[in-house]
Amino acid sequence: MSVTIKDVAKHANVSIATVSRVMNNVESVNMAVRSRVLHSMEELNFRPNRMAQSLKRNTTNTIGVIITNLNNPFFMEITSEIEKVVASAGYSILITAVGDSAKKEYDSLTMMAEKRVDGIIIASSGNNEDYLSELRDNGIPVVIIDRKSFSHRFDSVYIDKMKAMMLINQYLFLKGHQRIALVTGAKNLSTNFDRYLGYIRSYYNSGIPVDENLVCYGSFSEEYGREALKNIMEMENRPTAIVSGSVLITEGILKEAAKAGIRIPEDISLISFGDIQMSELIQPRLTYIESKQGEIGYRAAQILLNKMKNEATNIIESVLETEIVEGTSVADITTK
Amino acid sequence: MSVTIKDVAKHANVSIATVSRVMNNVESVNMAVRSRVLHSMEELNFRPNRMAQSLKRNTTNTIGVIITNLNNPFFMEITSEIEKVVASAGYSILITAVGDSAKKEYDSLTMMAEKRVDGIIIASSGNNEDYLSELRDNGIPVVIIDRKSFSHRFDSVYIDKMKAMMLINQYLFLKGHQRIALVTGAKNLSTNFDRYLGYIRSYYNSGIPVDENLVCYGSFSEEYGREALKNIMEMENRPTAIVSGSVLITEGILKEAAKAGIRIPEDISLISFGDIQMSELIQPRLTYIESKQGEIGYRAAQILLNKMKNEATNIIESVLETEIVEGTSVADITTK
DNA sequence: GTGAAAGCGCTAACAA
DNA sequence: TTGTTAGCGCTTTCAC
Repeated sequence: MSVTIKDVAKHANVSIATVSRVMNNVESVNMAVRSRVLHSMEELNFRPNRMAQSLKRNTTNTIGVIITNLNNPFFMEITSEIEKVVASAGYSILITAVGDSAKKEYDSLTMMAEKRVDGIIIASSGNNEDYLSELRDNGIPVVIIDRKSFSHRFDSVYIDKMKAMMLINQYLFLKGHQRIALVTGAKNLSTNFDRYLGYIRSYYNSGIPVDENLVCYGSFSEEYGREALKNIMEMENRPTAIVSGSVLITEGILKEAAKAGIRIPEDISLISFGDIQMSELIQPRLTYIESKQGEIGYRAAQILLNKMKNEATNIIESVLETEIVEGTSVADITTK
Repeated sequence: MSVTIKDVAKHANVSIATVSRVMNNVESVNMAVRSRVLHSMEELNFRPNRMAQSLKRNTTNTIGVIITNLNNPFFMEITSEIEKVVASAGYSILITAVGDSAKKEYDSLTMMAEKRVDGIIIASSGNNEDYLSELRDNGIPVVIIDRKSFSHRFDSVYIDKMKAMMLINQYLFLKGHQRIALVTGAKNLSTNFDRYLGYIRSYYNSGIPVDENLVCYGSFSEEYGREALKNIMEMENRPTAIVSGSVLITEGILKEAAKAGIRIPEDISLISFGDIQMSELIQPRLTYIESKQGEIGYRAAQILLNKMKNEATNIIESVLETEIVEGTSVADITTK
């Protein structure tokens, strides 16, 4: 089919070992021979077969990235950052988007294991931790992003959602809000459980009575944001503020509000995990807590590169600090 | 290292050929034997080595995707769509972002050729067409997206930028605009040359005098959009409308306008190739011509899958039709 | 129905 | 410095 070192060897009148040596810039190959071989490669248009090389070397120079959705600015930015970092280290990336299907995630992991990726960066459900741990034990470094793992300890980089949620609620309490709705993704995602914990805990700490019915689980999507806002506006004893667990949800809420003539923050306040796209052009200016996509991607890639290089055995949990960025989407309703 | 068919064979007391047969669901393997082998695989936690398989089969079940920038909604959506389509056909995707570096693009192509991807989808500079053509001749199907190729004929899917540009100018002429600035990306991108051609041609057709100084080349970025707007506002004999060649540029223009207090469309009109993010929340409502990311990705993936399956030899150029979607960012300045 | 064996394109001892 | 050779893990004839 395509040209191999054998062809090159014949053409240059050397052994395949020599060809291999020059293509790997190895040690002592006679200068004249080397240039003869290089010339033959050129002439024959030789392209090394990395599959064969990988088979021998047991390394593929590719890393796997598993996210839920490429069509989400948060993951897109993470991915973009990962790509930049690993590309400059000579790795390419194999990417899959698995939605919120644990099955797809599992299959993706299997595929990557079978294709023998050198490492995996994964943001996702948390439903395949045993499998992930098994893969790691089999020698594939794994970095988890965007959430911490409970059942096992993994290298990971994320924002402490519980802490962030507490910061948010404290902020809202200060502004006079007591009935606060939390609108977030699937209940079985650990990251949403963390938000829930932070929610409960901040109420507990402040002594304000909590109403767990105000915690709404759905999915990280615009549609759910729209739907949730509708539901909330129809509640009797309606909350005065909404905390959105994701940018997509926030965008849905804002769009629905615009459509339905609901004023933010006059009718209801809004604060979000992560800033929306084009926010500087949108009224009200969103109040949000930073989500740090860029840094998550960057660090995850760095950690993975290190693991793949050394056999560094200590586990790194990189927990990023975040702050609230004040806009105008939260009303101050203290009665003063 | 990891467990191989050899280990499984030993464990199940069969030959490696038999193991291979059961893992490939091949023909006639005695039921009892088959289940014994399956059991051994399970027990030993066997994971087929796809590198080895690929080496034999000369196919990798992975396709390469080369784009300029993952951090661009346009390409992100294309990629997302491609991923969905090919994933369901059993392929995984190897992705690289090459910015506007022809060199990086070349290296990316080389990497993909060496890793023996089964096909390539590429959106990019147009500076490596000879190389692309060579790869195709070597048996790697190639689909070009977002632009047509001049030097060679490739399978491709794109919007006819010249035609789109003509539609836009005609629309603007109707609204009374005669001095129209075109703000777009790098001059050496064929897609920008096409815009230029459409620009010129629409003027020619209508008999309105053209001023080529109003064609501004830069890069597909927010920064350039901001900069271009500043420059334009300082022109003597300022144009009455701006055509933006990319969503990122449009976003830059809008942000700069907001910052500098330039009103659109009162001070200057704006029309764009592609809609911005969150447009339904932004005033003025942008007037744009559809850019059809989703469909581009979808079709490109379909075409590639077909090429990889059959040896279908005819070349498909899929040129998508687009329309202008009217918002409120273009003023009617006819004097009636 | 099953096994032996050659070979995919490369690497890495080991010899020379 | 260079060549010979034995694999890496799999597929696939060809016998039996």
